[in-house]
Amino acid sequence: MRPKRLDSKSGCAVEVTLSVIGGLWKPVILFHLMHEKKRFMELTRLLPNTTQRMLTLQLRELEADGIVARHVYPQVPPKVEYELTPFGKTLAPVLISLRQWGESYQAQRASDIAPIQEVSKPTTTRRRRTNTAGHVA
Amino acid sequence: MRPKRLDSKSGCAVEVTLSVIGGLWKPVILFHLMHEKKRFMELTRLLPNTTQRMLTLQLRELEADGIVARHVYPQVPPKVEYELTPFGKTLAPVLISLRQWGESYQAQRASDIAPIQEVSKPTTTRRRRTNTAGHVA
DNA sequence: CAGAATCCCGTAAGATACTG
DNA sequence: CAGTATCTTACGGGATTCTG
Repeated sequence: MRPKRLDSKSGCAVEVTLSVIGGLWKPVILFHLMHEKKRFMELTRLLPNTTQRMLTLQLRELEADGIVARHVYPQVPPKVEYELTPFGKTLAPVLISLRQWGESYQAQRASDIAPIQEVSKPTTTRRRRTNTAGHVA
Repeated sequence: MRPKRLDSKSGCAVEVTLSVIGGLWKPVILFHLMHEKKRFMELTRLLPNTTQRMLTLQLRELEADGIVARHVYPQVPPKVEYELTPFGKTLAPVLISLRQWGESYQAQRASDIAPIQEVSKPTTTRRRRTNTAGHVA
């Protein structure tokens, strides 16, 4: 998805937003943090298909983007909590918008008897986003 | 980006939308097609930093997702036009939402004197999304 | 003009092990 | 518990060439 790294050229600020929320696990992370703060281990459980590494990386990016705040409690055992910043919370309507369209897309997909599948068939086998291997959550 | 391939698990339809519009060039393509239909060569000119290959691939995916329609005029030289389907046009508010937040993000970024940069410094050198190499449009 | 076919490469991301 | 460190692999994407 990923969306890869984008910059703000092409005169379209859409890409900027996508570069922030478009990470592979970020939508899900944000989705969970939207409701309440979570600590690291909770997130790993909420995203069983990712690795700690990925989770850390994505959280660090979100932190660097000013979306989430990271609170370290100097305890033993350590405790770290992540929560949305006020600015991060301004993403809510965007996420909701995305979510709604996603649902309408699913409805649309469910209703048609897959007539669109065979349009202008390519030579390479068309992989729909029905993933088999579970590298995705 | 990319966004990569996502499926609809994790109970979050946001990913579905991102899997549709999250392609590396899709936002820009959609942005241009939002206004009017374009033919292939026009799009290559509008996206100077991509290749025909990428453009074709992205367009094919959008087509398979029912977002764009592909009209082939059996002429010589050939002529192919792409336009949004009615369903594709329902993406407009989503794109606008994304665009607006992207702008507010840029404003936010511009206003702070980069104090967020050094939070919880990692060992690996933090690469911000300030791309140097121009594989991005 | 609108692609398809090939070749090639960098990096995102998975798996695993280790640590304060 | 909350991460790093390291290795490895897959595949997204670039460049180039060929064709109806």
